[in-house]
Amino acid sequence: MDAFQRFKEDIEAAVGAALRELKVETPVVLERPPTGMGDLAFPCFPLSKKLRKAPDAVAKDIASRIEPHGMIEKVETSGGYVNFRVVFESLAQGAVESALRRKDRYGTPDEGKESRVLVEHTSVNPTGPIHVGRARNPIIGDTLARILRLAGYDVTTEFYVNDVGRQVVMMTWGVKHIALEQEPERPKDDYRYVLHYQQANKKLEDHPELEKEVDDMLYRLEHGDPDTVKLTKENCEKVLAGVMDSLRGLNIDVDGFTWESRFVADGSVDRIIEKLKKSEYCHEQDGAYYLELESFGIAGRETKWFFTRSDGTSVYTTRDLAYHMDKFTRTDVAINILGEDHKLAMQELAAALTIMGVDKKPEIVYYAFVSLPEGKMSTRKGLVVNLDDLIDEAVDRAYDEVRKRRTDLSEERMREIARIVGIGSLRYNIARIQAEKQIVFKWEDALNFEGSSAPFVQYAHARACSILAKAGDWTRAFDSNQYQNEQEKELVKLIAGFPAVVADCAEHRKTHVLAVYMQDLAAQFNQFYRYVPVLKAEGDARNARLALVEASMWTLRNALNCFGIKAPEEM
RNA sequence: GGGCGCGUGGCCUAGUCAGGAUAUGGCACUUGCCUCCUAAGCAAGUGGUCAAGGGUUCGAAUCCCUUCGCGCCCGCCA
Repeated sequence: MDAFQRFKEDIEAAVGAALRELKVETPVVLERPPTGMGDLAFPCFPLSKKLRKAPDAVAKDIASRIEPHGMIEKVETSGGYVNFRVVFESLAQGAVESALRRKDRYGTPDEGKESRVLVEHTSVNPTGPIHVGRARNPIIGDTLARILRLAGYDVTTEFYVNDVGRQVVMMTWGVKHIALEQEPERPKDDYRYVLHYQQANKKLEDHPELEKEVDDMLYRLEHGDPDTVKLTKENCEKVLAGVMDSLRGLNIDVDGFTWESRFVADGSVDRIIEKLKKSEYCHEQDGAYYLELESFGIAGRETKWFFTRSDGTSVYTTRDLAYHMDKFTRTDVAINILGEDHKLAMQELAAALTIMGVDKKPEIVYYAFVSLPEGKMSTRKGLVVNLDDLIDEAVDRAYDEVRKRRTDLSEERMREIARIVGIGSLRYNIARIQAEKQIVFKWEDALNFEGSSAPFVQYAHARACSILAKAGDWTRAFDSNQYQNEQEKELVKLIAGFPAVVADCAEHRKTHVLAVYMQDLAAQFNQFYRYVPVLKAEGDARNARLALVEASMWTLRNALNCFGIKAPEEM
């Protein structure tokens, strides 16, 4: 168990015992007091009423029953709070040693979690390149998966490929029947095929009589015509390869792909349809079947959820239902990263799972859309920023910054650092914001390299590496009594808090909380760097400070790694 | 019409789940700091009716109600 957790549990036990003596029952909720008032606090206001005593008197009463022991150095009261001070030397010894020993696993609990977690993210339609609006999904998904891994879960990531439905047929029809008159923006299949897709849409608008050809193709696809299935899948694969290529540019990959068509082909969709038809919620209208979901909390003009069309074929969410039932045979926890436009569909899916007798439900992380200052991103209106363009721009801007600062590096090294900094900057600027908040994409925010940004953290890491590189030989055994000034102590406390932050983010499926922590840690390291000499210190103090620098380095690096951001040793 | 989410200094943002001590950081702006481990840094300053109103409470950015603004959704599309 990490040192800070021991401190917390010591307090919880002591306060719990005191409360039993006072014959009151209340959960022991601790909070962080303002600086200078201890390390954890127990507010007594809720107890004030129960005991009919002033909060401060309650606090004094509780404090009088607790003797410093274990990780508790001091118990004080102030204005209705019982404030606890940690035994700093124990905390420091425990946390810094742990970071030096666990290295890139610092932040992981000693005992791993048993549960398997499947994070489904991205899952964009394979009909064209990925744009910035949609890129929020892989960034949140990949970051969350990395946090969960560090928190000790057995994590798999997956991309669900929508290779069924009208859009992919439209694209395939376009590839087959339309010759491109313009060059794609980039020599990549996702850019090439999206032109076929767009032109197919246009052609059908102008020539509605061709609609039947597309309908026929859709029919053949849904009824498993081998040639159509093969052709469609090949096209999707090509576009998908282009999309994944873009994502790898952001240091994002997935462990596997699941193709939607699989659930049509293997009969699982049909079995689900047959079972749903027998449900008491099922009704039929013009040959199409739906569930009446009003009793499942679905509100609005329409509470019917159609799970078949009148020709008997399935709709998207029906196939998604099959996918989720398949998921739950492979995982304990399913987490989906989805745009907020999927909320209703997921409510319907959850209701359908209940009706199917499945007691598990996917957990959904919803994110709001990224828009441009000019308005909503729209491929039709040409109002999009493609992810590839954003990456290129970020790396170019970062390259200019590197050049400005470093004249001693090789061209190759500068390019390498620019890539690390530029991409880190992008990822951080998405992951640092609560998923449910809308983002208006602005170049100056996305390419901000100072203040609250990835380069700020990367810079702190590079500084730590620089010190360690110049340190020569030093012994990893250190004495935590050497940490005497405030900058060192604050830094130690932040490092000690890292495992708890990782656990909290993992538990609540949040990425932005870790972003805030990482920023604080880097800021504190920079203060330490400014005020506390390391290499010029002597003897035990030098040794202890080097240990602290290395612990900082691992913590910064592990936090950056959670965001898929590389930690350069120089920049 | 109904459902869901968001609203915190000029701009971005933490805190909201679990009410509690002086509302967190950043950008921008003003001003200092490189004979000292990388100034992508550090320090100081200006700037707030926590959308508005009401309620609950000893205490509300946080909980409840109403209103306003923005986003998303309410298809036999995906």
